[in-house]
Amino acid sequence: MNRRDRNSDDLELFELLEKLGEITDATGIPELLGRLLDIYGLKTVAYLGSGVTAQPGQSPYLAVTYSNEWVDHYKAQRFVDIDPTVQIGMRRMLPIDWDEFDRADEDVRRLFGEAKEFGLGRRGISLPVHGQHGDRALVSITSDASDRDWRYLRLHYMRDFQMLALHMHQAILRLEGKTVEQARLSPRERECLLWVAEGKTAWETAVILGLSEHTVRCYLESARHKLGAANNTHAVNKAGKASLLSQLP
Amino acid sequence: MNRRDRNSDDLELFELLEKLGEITDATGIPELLGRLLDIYGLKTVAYLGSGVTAQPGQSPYLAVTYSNEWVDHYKAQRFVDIDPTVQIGMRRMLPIDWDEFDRADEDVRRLFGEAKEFGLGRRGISLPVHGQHGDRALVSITSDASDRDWRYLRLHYMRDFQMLALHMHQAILRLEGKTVEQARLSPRERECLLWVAEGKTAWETAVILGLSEHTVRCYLESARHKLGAANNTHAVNKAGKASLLSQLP
DNA sequence: CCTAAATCCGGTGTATCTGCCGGATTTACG
DNA sequence: CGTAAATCCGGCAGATACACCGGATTTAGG
Repeated sequence: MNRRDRNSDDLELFELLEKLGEITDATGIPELLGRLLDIYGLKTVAYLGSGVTAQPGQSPYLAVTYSNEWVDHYKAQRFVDIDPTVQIGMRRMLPIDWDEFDRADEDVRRLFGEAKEFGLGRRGISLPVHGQHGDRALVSITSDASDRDWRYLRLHYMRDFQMLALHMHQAILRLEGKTVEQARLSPRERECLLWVAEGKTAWETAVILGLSEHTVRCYLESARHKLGAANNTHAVNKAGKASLLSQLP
Repeated sequence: MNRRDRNSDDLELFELLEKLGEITDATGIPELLGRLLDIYGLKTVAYLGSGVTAQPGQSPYLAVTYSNEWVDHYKAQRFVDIDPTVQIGMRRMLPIDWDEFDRADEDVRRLFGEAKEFGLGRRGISLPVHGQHGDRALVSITSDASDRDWRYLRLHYMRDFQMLALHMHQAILRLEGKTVEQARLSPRERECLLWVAEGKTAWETAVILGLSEHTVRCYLESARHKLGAANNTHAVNKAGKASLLSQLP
């Protein structure tokens, strides 16, 4: 990829973002990913989403430009258990360069070695994305660019990738119909649930808030009803994912 | 701000990011924010963090270039309850332009009117940030640029702001010593906790996983111990914030 | 003015959780 | 070859949650 100046063909990024915002069908995703490869001169790009679908015990969402062979091989070898992009990338906030991984590790070397044979680039970056409701994703790109070009890409286009990752995740969420109908809790309900979430009993919460234990139970009950939760634990989980437990109104 | 090309003075962004990564003292933040204003020709910048400190029932973290008068006035008027940047911005994933807010709303008009008197720019964007542990932040910038310049800024520098917001949040987290010692749950423990979080009882979870109810209770107990949780609800909350409930290992 | 919602309080019976006692095999690691 | 951790199972007593019953005042909005 050649160096470009900011005003000329940023248009391609904007075009991608726009398409991501308008996409209505999952079948359009591969095309978009391919377009992304072209624009930035990448070898592969992969989206791995977790918690983007409605059901709880669900396999992760995958959208990649990898060959099917690599995906199958990856699954068969249970690479996810040792893949540092997943193990480390999913647990941090900022992007990570694959060079930072421990190449001394036998398994890791094998993984990246085989990955190369299956068509992944030598260099790679993974960008974590965090959604509002506990959903998260990892967008990984690879490239076979020269050291010089790679450094340039990393430096000047990281923000593009960051933005693309964010919008990609948003698009997937929209496609998966992950729309959370925000139940509105009253301040007291929220407050009670907040302390219960901290492990307090109804009695302890009552002491903390200066209420009767019974009143606390009532608030918890109505909070459960509003959230459609089976019990306090469920309610805390739902409210937490909907970020209703932040002290901000 | 003048148009710049990508290779010349992106250096200023990189310098900012580097400083953010190295900052060790909260007193250095105002200077960094000031530098940010200079670089992008902005009027104000504000960081509002939620869940960045250890305690649960805590007031939000604030780092702004606003005048103290505006902050005091804002608090006194309880603007946070009607401020759409907070009410809406904190509940979404993608950045939002202040132009998108409902100017027909009496309260909103009053808020932005007074904001202007206190030195905020006419235009504004708020960028939500989501951390790994339920922590979140809102980085808001304002400007008095001309329509043309504002459009240009929004289009071409949104990604810079996005990145800055992310790194700013990361820096604050580091400063606040919000380091979560990741308890490691075994797959079974995680699985049991996952279904309990969905509102299932121990018995139901046992049926789902094909275990005895007692075994499920044992896993939950050890999960509670590992997480230092007082009960299942607390454990679900802690594990959720530490994103240990994603099905990925 | 009326209605809805939020704020409060009490009791009861049953279901569930929690902690703590005991046991077992398999696997991985040094 | 031990050791630790993960995977499983059973029982019991007391604490807690949960659902359902009843009541109240205050406040905001149509």
